[in-house]
Amino acid sequence: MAVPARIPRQDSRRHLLLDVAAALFAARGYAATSMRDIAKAAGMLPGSIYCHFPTKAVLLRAVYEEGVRRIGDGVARAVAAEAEPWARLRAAASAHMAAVLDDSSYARVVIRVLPADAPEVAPDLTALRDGYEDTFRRLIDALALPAAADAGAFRRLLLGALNWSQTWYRPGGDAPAAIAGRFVDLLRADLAAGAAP
Amino acid sequence: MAVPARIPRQDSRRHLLLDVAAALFAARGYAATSMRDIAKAAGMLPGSIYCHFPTKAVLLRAVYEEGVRRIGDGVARAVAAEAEPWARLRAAASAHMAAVLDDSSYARVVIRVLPADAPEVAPDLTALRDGYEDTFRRLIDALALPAAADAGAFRRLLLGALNWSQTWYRPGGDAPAAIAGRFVDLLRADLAAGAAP
DNA sequence: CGATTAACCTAACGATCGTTTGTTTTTTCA
DNA sequence: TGAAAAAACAAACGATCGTTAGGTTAATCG
Repeated sequence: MAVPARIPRQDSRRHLLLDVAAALFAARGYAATSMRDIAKAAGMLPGSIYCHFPTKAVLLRAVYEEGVRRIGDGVARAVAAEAEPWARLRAAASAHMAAVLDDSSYARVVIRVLPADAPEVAPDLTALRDGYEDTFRRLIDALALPAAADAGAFRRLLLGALNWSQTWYRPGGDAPAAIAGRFVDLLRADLAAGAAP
Repeated sequence: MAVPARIPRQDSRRHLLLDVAAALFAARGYAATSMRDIAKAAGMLPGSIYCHFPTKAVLLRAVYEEGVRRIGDGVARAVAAEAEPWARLRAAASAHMAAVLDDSSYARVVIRVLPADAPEVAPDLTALRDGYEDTFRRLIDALALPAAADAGAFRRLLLGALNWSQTWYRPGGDAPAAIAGRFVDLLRADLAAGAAP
């Protein structure tokens, strides 16, 4: 390969922009956050954002990518510490919930902002989400569920409950990781006992 | 009481406004739907909406009220046809999911639009949601779950999974009611077998 | 039928939106 | 150090936002 082309001189402001955009998108939603809000929170003028991102939708996509990466990293780290399939799923669910409720605004944006909110990048956002969900698909396949159980329904049940927590969760009660663990436990004894009528 | 005060002469347009607002809020979200969009879809001019609703937020609240009412009615009707507690919960989950995915835009708005999206009426929207969730609280209390099971976690697990379905569901696959029934079944055998380690 | 009033239209207010253009400042690198 | 380029500022573009004021139409009721 030729020369590394070009290294950005200093991307601290770009990182700052991503941080404040993530915080605002997570708190107010995509449409309700203006470029001026983001600029003000970053201590720059609205037009300056366009030195780093060509459009608001592309900025959202960058936040989304970072959010999916952070959730995925947290889950991968938690899963690596466990060997037994149910323990791995439990660890993954706890890490997912901690990421979405505790860790960073980036992760919250992935849950709060729907792909349809930014039509220009909707396919990108959907692909990012789907790619991450494959992690859970593999974890659930490893459980060797009874044949009567629908692995797809199981995955959507668990992930839906985890993601929806953003709607009702308020800090101060049980820790997110504990709530997620309880969710997995509620699903666990169940399947060992055989399918429904 | 005195005279019935005043009866609106003809509320067909008001109903029409609610219908198109529900459809647009459900499809694009609250912030991304403008009063001009709603007016155009209803065949009137933007200013005319204010003959029926003083602000956009109050219009959203009216849609929300109707949405909660519709979901609640569907669930109540489904529950009344069953006697056994698990069958009643299953019927309720199926009716909830059908309302949210099939029946009307009103129900979809209740799931899609967060109270925080309209700060002026956020407490009202939250109260409407919470009031409806009491229905599920009672249904789950009637199950007589094992002491080790957390009824609150159970409710949030199930309702979260049902509501999040709006994110991934696409028409053409299994019917919403069937998906919801499968969710309840996944939770059912479980609890009969006792709690997790 | 005539008076009342809600429903709707017409037209626009001021604010804010995402974005652009042109210039100036700051950083990088030879 | 001096040239090149990225980053940020300054100022505004046209479009759209929620909402309002005032006039017109149409339905209601004594």
